[in-house]
Amino acid sequence: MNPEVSHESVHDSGHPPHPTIALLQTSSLVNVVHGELERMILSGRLKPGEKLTELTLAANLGISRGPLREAFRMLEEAGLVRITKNRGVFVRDIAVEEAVEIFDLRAAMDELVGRKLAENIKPVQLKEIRGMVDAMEKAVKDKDAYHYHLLNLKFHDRLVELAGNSKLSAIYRKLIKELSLFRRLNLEDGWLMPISASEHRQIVKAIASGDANAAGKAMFEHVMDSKARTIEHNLRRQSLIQAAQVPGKQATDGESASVTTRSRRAQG
Amino acid sequence: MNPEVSHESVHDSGHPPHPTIALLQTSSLVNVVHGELERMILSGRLKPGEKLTELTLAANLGISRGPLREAFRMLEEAGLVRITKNRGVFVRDIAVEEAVEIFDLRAAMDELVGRKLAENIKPVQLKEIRGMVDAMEKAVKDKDAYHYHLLNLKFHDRLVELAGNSKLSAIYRKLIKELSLFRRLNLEDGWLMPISASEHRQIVKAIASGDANAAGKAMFEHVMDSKARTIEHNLRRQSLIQAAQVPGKQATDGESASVTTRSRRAQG
DNA sequence: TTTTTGCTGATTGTAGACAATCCGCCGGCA
DNA sequence: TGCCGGCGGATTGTCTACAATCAGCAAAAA
Repeated sequence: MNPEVSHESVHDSGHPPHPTIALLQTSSLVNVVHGELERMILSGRLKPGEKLTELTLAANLGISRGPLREAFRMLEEAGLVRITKNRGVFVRDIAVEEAVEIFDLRAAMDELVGRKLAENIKPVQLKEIRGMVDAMEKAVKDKDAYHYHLLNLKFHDRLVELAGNSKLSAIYRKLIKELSLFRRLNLEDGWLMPISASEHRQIVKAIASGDANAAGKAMFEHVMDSKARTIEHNLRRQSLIQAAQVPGKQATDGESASVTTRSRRAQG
Repeated sequence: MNPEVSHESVHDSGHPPHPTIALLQTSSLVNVVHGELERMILSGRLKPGEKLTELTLAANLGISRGPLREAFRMLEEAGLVRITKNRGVFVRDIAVEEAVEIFDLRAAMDELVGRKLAENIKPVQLKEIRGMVDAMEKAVKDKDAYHYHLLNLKFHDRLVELAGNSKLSAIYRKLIKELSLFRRLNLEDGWLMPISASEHRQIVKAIASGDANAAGKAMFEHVMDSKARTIEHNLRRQSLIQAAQVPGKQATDGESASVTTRSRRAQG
């Protein structure tokens, strides 16, 4: 009769069960589907603006519409899809203005991160992020832009995590996910070759020095620079597209069936 | 055939229809229920830790479990409830540590807000927020702590809004909502009499002066002070509770039926 | 008395069915 | 030719039914 304390501490006595069992205990179809859809969206397999038809998706995933709809609601709240009543679910498309807003926010958050790290970081952690910067510089030498991109994501994510504010981490990750919907960003046609590599070195240096102001400023400006580069890159690409509008491209998109078949393969 | 542009600009030609009709067009049961539950949670009618039984709630709201579950998923993603598989949905309870994290985040965001406002605010807007500060000082004179509390919420919300970053506004509001679950905060047993009133005047002054650094700092420290006051207040209340643990209180809580009957009235 | 084991009612997870709405097409008409 | 109104297929919104799981109790065993 006291619902506030009657849970917890019932099942978690001693060893956690088999990992598979634990998975079944914690995740329902909704969770699995939510994760799967998120992956498909972030990987670009589901493109911004694309419609997600319930019946089709449910059939491909081998589930009924109920759990799928619940997953949709979660994705909507996370800003990854847009739901319009009686019309359906669409992968969200981020406009330039919104991308700018997100960058500004990120800058402020990262400034906070820089400050906190300068004050609190431990030697082991410092060594860890130095290693990441090394790896990034190696990727630059190898001209492996995609690998650099991944390392860059991980670097910033780790920095935020090390700041020790889990709420901050959660929101930061959400912003990154949304930002990846800024459609021209994660298309396969080549990543920005990193002009920003040296800035990372400088960030780490500022953090290591313990100067909160310097570290905060380094982080802030790094993100703002990144914003400028991204927006500019985007504008250039967009004008290219508008100029060269080839009508009879490949026949892979436009029909939702393509998504259909691909997602089927992804499941099996 | 081109799902990316085939929507929008179809129905929104000219006058928006009757407000009631517009409501029916945009909001489904899920939206309504989501809003209603959010209101119930934020108002404290549903208390942190309380269990939300699907069948009961659905019956009270006069709907089936499907839309209710979808609303639950949205609330979960928003951080207002916690869903445990096979066990149910509970109003989330915010621990002190998490509240601290949220305050820290808020401080950083508000600093950004202060900066932006100092740089961009218009005379009309300045006048508006001055009016809000006046109203708050009046509430202080009247010793109307609750009214002051509402004004304070509105003041900060408006400041964030005026900063002109909608993403920032959205996240800020989400944080405020979550923070209100910090349970000892919004109990009826009396609000903190505002020690912070003068700080608002100072914030506005800094913004008006156009000094971004000063405005940012004023905002930041105001939030941090608020955090200190809130945490301290919480600790004091908690120790009081622990000391005086009266067992045979009123009989209004513990049984979800109370929630039940009230929500029925709320709907009709 | 204490612990364990099997049952029972209650609640959640998932699926399928029906109703409501929308989009596109076609024929009528100016 | 171009616009308007109604029909049909497709899709979403909601509800109901069934299966799976859990919490609590009671009886049996130690």
